[in-house]
Amino acid sequence: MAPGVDHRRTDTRDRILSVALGLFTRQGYATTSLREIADELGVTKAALYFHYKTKDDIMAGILRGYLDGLDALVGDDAPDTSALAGREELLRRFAGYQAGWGTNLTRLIRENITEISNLPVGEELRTTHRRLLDVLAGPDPTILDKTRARTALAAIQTVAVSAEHDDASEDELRQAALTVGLEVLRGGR
Amino acid sequence: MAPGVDHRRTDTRDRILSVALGLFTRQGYATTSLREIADELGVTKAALYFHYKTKDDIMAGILRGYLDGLDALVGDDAPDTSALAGREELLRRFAGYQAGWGTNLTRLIRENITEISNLPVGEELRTTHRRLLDVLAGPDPTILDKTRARTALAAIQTVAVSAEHDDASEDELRQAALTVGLEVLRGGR
DNA sequence: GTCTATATATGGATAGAC
DNA sequence: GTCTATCCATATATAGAC
Repeated sequence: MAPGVDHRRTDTRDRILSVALGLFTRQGYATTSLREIADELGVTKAALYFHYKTKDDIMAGILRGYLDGLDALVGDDAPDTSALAGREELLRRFAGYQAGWGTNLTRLIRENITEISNLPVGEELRTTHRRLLDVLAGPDPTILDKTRARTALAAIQTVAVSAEHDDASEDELRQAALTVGLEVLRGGR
Repeated sequence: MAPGVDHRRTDTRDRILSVALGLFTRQGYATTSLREIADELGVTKAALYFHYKTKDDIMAGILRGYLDGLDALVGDDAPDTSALAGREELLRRFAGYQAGWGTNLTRLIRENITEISNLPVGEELRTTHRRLLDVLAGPDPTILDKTRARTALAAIQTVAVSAEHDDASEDELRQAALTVGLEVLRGGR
């Protein structure tokens, strides 16, 4: 990077997403007003509109990066999921990926899925999530296999809730969630 | 019941809850307006206010019955959950209870938990849910035990989502969900 | 019990100055 | 890039007639 550049300069554009993520998660997307976001950021509503065209665009901006990474997870570099070991590896990667994005994002999606579904990015999310589910269920899955895949993902996501209510460290919770997720995936075997 | 009473007379009061449950689930609580509820019911907004004091009261009305039953589930008649068999039985009862209320209610709670938390009934729900979690985790639970309890409940609730996306019958899905839930509860044992 | 009409607040979004 | 001021739509809720 060139000398003389102020590295501490954090784009307002990114700070908006960060503040919005917190508020959307705590209060809900529909309930959170742009005024609240602006206030917490120390600017006015009008300033937000310079960076994002609509409120929906802010939500889309939050989900964009997460979704692209998730797409990559089930993309070409994905492990061979025809065998159980490959599916276990995919679940491990998913757990790591979720950890990287933090619990807020998991809760944001889960607790605002109705509103997200109405956005263009919501359709993408649905598609990618379904693919993840399909590969985790393995080839020619029974209803039981599909339920196990769904539950394995749910196990990983328990962290987003337990992190707030339990006294254990987030790291321990993630470890436990992955263990249970893998147990589920293996099923009766 | 006394003769001459019109048994077909379904109280508007109850029909409001039924219509509201559908709309709140499909569109989200915050996004659904009282006008939409009134329209689908064939009355005006003002009529709703004769039966319920506020919009929040409608939501509370929906949750009331569900919550009382859930309370009973973990109340005095609950099985002895100090042994695994008792906890398995409790999970079976929970699964049956959820089935009785239908998938909409599960989704309503899950996807509007942020807004529900702000209501008085939300605090009750939290408390009861926590008790359910505690008894399912068994005595002196490890982090792993707690995670298994959480995941077992999540397994049961997968039906609310899969019923919309999978092609299997709801009955088959509930059967599978219970099987997986029990597997999770048993854990490594 | 349900209606019409309205009070009142707040939301998202835009125009135009600086 | 951020501000002040404002437009406009829609929301919850109430008053009072029928």
